[in-house]
Amino acid sequence: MINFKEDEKLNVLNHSCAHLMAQAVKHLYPKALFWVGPVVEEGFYYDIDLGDEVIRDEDLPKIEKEMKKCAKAAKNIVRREISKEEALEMFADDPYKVDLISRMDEDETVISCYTQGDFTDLCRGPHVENTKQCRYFKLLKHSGAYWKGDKNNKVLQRIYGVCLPTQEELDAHLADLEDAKMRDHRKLGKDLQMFMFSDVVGAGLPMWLPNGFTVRRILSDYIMNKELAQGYIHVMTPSVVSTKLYKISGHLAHYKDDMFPIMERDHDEYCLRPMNCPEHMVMFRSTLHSYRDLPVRIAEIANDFRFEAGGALTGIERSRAFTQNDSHIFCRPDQIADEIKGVTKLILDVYKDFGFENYSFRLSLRDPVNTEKYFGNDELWEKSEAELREVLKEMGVPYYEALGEAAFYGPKIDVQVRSALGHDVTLSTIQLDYQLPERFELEYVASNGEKLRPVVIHRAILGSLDRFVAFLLEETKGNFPLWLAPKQAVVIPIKAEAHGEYADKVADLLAENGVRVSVDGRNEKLGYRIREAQTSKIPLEIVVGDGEIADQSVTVRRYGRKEAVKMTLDEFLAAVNEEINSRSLA
RNA sequence: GCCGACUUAGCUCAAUUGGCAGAGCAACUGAUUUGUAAUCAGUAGGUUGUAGGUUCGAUUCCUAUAGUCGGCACCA
Repeated sequence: MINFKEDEKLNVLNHSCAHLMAQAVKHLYPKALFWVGPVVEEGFYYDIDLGDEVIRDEDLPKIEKEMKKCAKAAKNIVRREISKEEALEMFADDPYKVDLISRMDEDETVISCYTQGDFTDLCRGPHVENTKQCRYFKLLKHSGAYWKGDKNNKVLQRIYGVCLPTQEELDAHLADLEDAKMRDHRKLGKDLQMFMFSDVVGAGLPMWLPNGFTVRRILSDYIMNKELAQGYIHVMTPSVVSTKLYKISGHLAHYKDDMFPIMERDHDEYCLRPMNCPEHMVMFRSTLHSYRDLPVRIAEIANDFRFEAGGALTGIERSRAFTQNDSHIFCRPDQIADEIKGVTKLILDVYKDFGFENYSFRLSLRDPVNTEKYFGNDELWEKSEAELREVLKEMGVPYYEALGEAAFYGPKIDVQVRSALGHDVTLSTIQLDYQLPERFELEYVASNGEKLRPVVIHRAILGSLDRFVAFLLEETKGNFPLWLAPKQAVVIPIKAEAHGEYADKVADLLAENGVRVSVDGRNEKLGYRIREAQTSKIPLEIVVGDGEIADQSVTVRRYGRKEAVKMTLDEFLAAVNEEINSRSLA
């Protein structure tokens, strides 16, 4: 997928196209006032104040038509440099421009603006020379967007578009966007019968169908085994808890509005847990811990519930009921670095197993200008931010830093991936927390008998199983590697009567080896049954007929391949077992 | 939650300006017994998301509501 922001030429072209759009909008809506029109990875957008008017779907073609006219007019795009005073005077009746100009640095004395025909806009540039260069564009979508990203501000009209140098490139890009929609986990999940939603069950509450549940089961077995090998212990805690717990943890004050409503009974308050950290704190506190026993790594495949805003729900990528692959590591301060390293290694190890390559580590830090919304003291924050940064540096893991992305109780290392639809989502996370140990008064006994406070590291490797399956669906296009496929093999007898018995034998043999297999002995032509197996993305299609019975063999066709391979039953079983046990990605 | 759009058979989609709701696939029945992506014929399938309203008449127009989609905001 093209990154319009990174590509220098496309960046200039799209920025110019944003101006072209603004010019067209000004022609159609003379009262329009313009905020900012930047280039983003997907193309360009412009935020516009249209007074009481709003953009509707049918308005985009009209604006496009006017843009074509403006482009055809072939006006030169002329740069002019003016002083701050001149700029303020020039845009005196435009409160948005005045806001922009007055916040510019005093020493930035040179302010530039660009003029094309009857339209002038404040802009740093650069731009293409002539409007006719912006001929091949498409307006993609529109929406409301809060001014300055603040929900208390007015909603501006935002229009998104893309511009490319030629019609061919534009067509190709639009086709790519269509292809991406085919990889949407919601479409694949429905087609492959992985999960479903129902409005009588509730928005954002997924129901896992047999195929989807099989994948989840295998994933949770997989990750728990990985964790066991790393010294984790697994527990289970209830999904409904007293609100006392979240009063102690401080979560209630922070996240009440994002939780399901509180339940009251017998003068007590309960809630559906939005996370399970506090329960693990209570569990740790229930026994006395020696410094020798640390770290204690408590892990849980835990169902959590968060009342996500309606507009945020996105299939199983963001739902209201989800399952975390969660753990809390209780350790001594001198163990922090090693523990974070261990988790980071586990993340890299797991990503390698799944063949993920497009991910990036993000060091999520506090917003330095808005520190009052975070718990704790500055010293502790700086210390823990430095600790996380140090580990990443020491391990040589490439990462970038993001201000304002920290949790309210501490900084994080997040692993970000991009979904088929371009959403930047967190898969794995590591969070350093000095707050919860304090709030729950956790202790361990030091070598001199003194009681000291441990540190907690929150971590999730697969993140939530739900989001992980969503990402897997999009990465694999629903074509799961053999070890993960909901149904791994289908045996197709050419004639049910003549070959059904042998087909059953092959299927039984596979099933005894733990392979998820069924027999398709329906009275349909072979081509029909092969087609259905292919569209269901079943990795192994095994055809048996007279020839196979004669030499006790199978003819196997892989999903997505044209050719079929004949081999003995023994060879086939050995190959299948090897492929599954090695979790091969082939 | 905010701005906009959408919701028709199990699925994917049709239905002139308001005038008898259709098709393909799937399902079911029968024939066909098949060597690698759709054998043929027939049958059944709907209070057009829900609740109101306008109208002689509403899938179509209006209001409310739910869900979904695209963004925005949010994301422990």
